[in-house]
Amino acid sequence: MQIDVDILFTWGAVAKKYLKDEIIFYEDDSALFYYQIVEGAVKMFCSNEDGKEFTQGVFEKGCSFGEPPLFIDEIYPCTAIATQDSVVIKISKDKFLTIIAEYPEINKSIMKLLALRIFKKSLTNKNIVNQKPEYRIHAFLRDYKQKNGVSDSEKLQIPYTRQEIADFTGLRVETVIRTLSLMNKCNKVEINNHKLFY
Amino acid sequence: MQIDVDILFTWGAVAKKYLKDEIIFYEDDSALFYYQIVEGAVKMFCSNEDGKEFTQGVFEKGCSFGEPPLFIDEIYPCTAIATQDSVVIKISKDKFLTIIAEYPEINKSIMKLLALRIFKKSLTNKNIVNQKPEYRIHAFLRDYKQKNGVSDSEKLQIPYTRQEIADFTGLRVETVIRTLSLMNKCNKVEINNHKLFY
DNA sequence: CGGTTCCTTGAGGATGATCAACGAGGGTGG
DNA sequence: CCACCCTCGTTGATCATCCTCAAGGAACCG
Repeated sequence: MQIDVDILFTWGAVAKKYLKDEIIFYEDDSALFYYQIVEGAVKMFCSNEDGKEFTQGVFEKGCSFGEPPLFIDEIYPCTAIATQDSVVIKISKDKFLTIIAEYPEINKSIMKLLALRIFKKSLTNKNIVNQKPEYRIHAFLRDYKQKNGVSDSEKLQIPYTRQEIADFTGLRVETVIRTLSLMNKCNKVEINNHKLFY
Repeated sequence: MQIDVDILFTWGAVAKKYLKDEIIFYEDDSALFYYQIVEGAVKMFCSNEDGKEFTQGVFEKGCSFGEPPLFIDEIYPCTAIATQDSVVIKISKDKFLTIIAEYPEINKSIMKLLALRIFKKSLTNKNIVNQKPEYRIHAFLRDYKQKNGVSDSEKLQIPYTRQEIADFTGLRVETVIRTLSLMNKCNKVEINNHKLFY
């Protein structure tokens, strides 16, 4: 949970509903609000000229997203879209910055959040540059599992489609499918009835 | 300039010399100190199993580096190496966190710094996923130019070797060379006597 | 000069992308 | 219950391109 919802509302935040597939903000928009998810899920992604999509992150209930540009007067580097019907709290940049200045605990947690994001993005960079598909997929799965606090030994079903995994790893669907098949043969993943376990 | 040097020393920081090519910390070390460069330059990079290197960032006089893991009790995702003879100020993690809590202005500037790093890394991710070499190199050059506050119209000599550009972009030297030649033909860069201008 | 580092070129091979087609499952409406 | 549609998964063939390996040339420095 990023910022206590009561505090947000006290400072004038409003909750807004977004339907599945509705855009919350576009790449290159200027950043005017702090967003925090009450219900639902949001994906941030950017697409390049040939329409290929890259998923920069997914966010769920309790998470905030799109904060960095607020601090540096920058435009959004990616688009944010609701991947389910969602409720999102918005509060203006100024109020958000004020809250951070007023509440040391919140300040600290935002700092931690940003630090974690950098850490994760460093890893992502590293994994993507290593162009081997298996390596990229492995890193993605490991990260997903860890994010959900599941120990290495337990098997976990991965709730993403092959296309989604492709968008996370910067590969193509077919490559993901073929690589997963190979990984299945080597027992690096488990595929049952098209469902993927790791 | 990140944190005022006097403040750092007041809180017990020490300056340390590193010779060119000396390692400051290794990937997977735990993060115990805040580092800020007084003189010289530092590169952060990670390498994968086949020895290929990826440069996560370069830092110069006045810059700090390796802060994110301090906030989240994480190990370093990359190795830091002095690329020239350098002088670096070190201060313990605890003292650093105390300073941040004590000086709101410093707190703010660190927050901005982290936000900027995320922003940059998002762009890097995006550019690397777009696997076309020309695109990656272009993004790298644009970023370098912008970092140095040079307007789009001015030509700037790029002080990196082809190998270094390769390490920044996750490509191979030969690919960088061939791509730069092509870009030269289309006047997207200028090559004079092996020197690169953009 | 002699050595080192960096740049350059060519040939060949590996591999991920692309294109095209089909299969499988799930939901909906008649 | 069946027919249809839509999304997702899968497979094969072909292509484009970046990597790899090998060699040589250019610049720079003591």
